[in-house]
Amino acid sequence: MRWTQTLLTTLREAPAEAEIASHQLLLRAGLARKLTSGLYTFLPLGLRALRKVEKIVREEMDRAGGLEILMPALQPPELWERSGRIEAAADVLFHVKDHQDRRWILGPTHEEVVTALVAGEVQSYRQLPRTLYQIQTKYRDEIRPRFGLMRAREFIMKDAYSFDADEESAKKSYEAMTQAYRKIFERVGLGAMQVEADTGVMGGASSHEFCVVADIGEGELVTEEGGSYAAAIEKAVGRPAERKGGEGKLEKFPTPGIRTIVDLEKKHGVVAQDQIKTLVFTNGKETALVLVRGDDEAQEAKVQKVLGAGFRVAVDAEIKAAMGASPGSLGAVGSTLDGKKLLVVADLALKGQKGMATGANDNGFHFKGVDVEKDLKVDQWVDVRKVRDGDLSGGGKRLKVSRGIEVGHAFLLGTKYSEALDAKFLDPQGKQQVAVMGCYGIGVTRTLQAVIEVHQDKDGIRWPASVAPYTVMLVTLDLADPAVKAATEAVIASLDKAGIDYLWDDRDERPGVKFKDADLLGFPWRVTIGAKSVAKGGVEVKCRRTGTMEMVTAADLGGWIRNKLSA
RNA sequence: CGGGCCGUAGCGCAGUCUGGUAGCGCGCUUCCUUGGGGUGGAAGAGGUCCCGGGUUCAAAUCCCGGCGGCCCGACCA
Repeated sequence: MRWTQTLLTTLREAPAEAEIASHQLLLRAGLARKLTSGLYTFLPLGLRALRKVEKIVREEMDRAGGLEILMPALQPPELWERSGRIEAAADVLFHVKDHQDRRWILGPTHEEVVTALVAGEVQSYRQLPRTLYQIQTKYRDEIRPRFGLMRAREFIMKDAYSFDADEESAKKSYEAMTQAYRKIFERVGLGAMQVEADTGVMGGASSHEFCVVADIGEGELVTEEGGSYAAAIEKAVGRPAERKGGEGKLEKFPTPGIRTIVDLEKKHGVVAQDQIKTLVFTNGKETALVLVRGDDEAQEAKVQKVLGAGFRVAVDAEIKAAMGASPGSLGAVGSTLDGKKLLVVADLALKGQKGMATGANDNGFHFKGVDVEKDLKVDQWVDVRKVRDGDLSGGGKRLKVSRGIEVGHAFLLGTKYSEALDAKFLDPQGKQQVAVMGCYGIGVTRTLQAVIEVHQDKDGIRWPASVAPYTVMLVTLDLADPAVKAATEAVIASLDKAGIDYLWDDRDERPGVKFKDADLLGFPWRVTIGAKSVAKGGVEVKCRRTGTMEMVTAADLGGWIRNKLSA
């Protein structure tokens, strides 16, 4: 392809809206353009890269036994009512109305549709297992679209769904898919980590996220130094550093004006880890207290798992009404909770602790010398704390908290959807059974941007060859020179013969402009043809990744690059 | 939804405080120049100053109300 015949405009400066490197490069390198927040048009160059990612995804899905299908993006709400998710997923659903005022849903994911499909198609255990997948545009009414393609209202997802006759078999399908995922991310040049994850609104038995470690990542993940444990922060379990607290007698003491953990530490010398943080959660009807150590944070996903999905942090007015005191003076000392209908959940790190301090449910007063097990009214002991950097793992190793981009997610779903949508079959005994499901997503467009985020430097993108829009940037200088023209023709013939794709920068621009743009676009190899190189009897090949340069004869170029690609 | 910043040419921005001619750089068009890391010059094209209302002789600028964008948090591929 000739530059002068495609639609490609590079930007010297990044649009102000783009904050992170990959988003800026996406726009600067002419890969995509924004229509409006969270909606992007792929330009020819960006689409080529996207197609290459899709091709790799397809190849690995097929290799793992996946069957490609294509489902409608438009879905009837009745299906979502049957699965119960019309409520649970309400905030991400886009609704549209047709000419008769009937409502439709723009699919954010396809568990309902695919399960309904399988319910109709699969009648016998002989037809199982099956894994169906598609690569398709999804719609989610994101609270906050962000970072270009990272979190968009409309994005391309590869979603796969496995259907098995039993748990055992479902685990095998799950393993096959996660293995394919590892292969896919490796092939596109991403060192994605597989981490244990929370199942969230999807439901189900177990789940793994695939994360690319990056500072701009929106999620947090926990890894064990020198060990194999890896989990998403919502799910991760760790042990905080041992507390050196002493004992003491339960005693109420005045703490006028103290509202925070930090205040109590500063003004009364009670260090944060000797305090009990009392958080109030509500679902509008019921209220619950969540207790964590003063230096810990509650992990909301864990809290919701214990209390139920509808629970959220209560606002001040709700707290006052339920507790009779304001935030900063709350506590769960049994005697102060009389007559209050509250479920009290305490974090495991508090178990057995003595000599702690907590609010007295009386503004301006706290208790000290609290023996957690004796003095507090605790209904449930569970892990609800958020892991912190430096915590210890079960095996006693140090835990590290990093940021990550979630590029893929796998769920072992069980029978939640197959039961709701009647995906049943007859087993060898002629008995009716419910299919066991798994679902697996890869954010294809997000993956593309993650590749850019990971593979870039100050000059631009450094595409891995597997997904680069073109393998070669052919830069012709001295366009009018007949020898250069002949060499260019020879190079093109050689590349064509070797089946290597290239973009020919045939613009009448100065060398500096072309070199800068070649670096910005970042294809794996830049081939420069000018009077100088021709005089030396060849063309100059520069590797974008390493910066090394070599002279290669025009006729040999295709074979030379083919060689490098397979090396 | 809460908190912060911002809407002026395709992009990056100044001008707004202190009301009066709409500007700069990049990009774009034409010509000359230059020719291995964003050459230099000349002449041009391009604007509902986010929208609506108000104040005023006069509004990009002041006031009121909307809308939109970006960032931080809860949610997710």
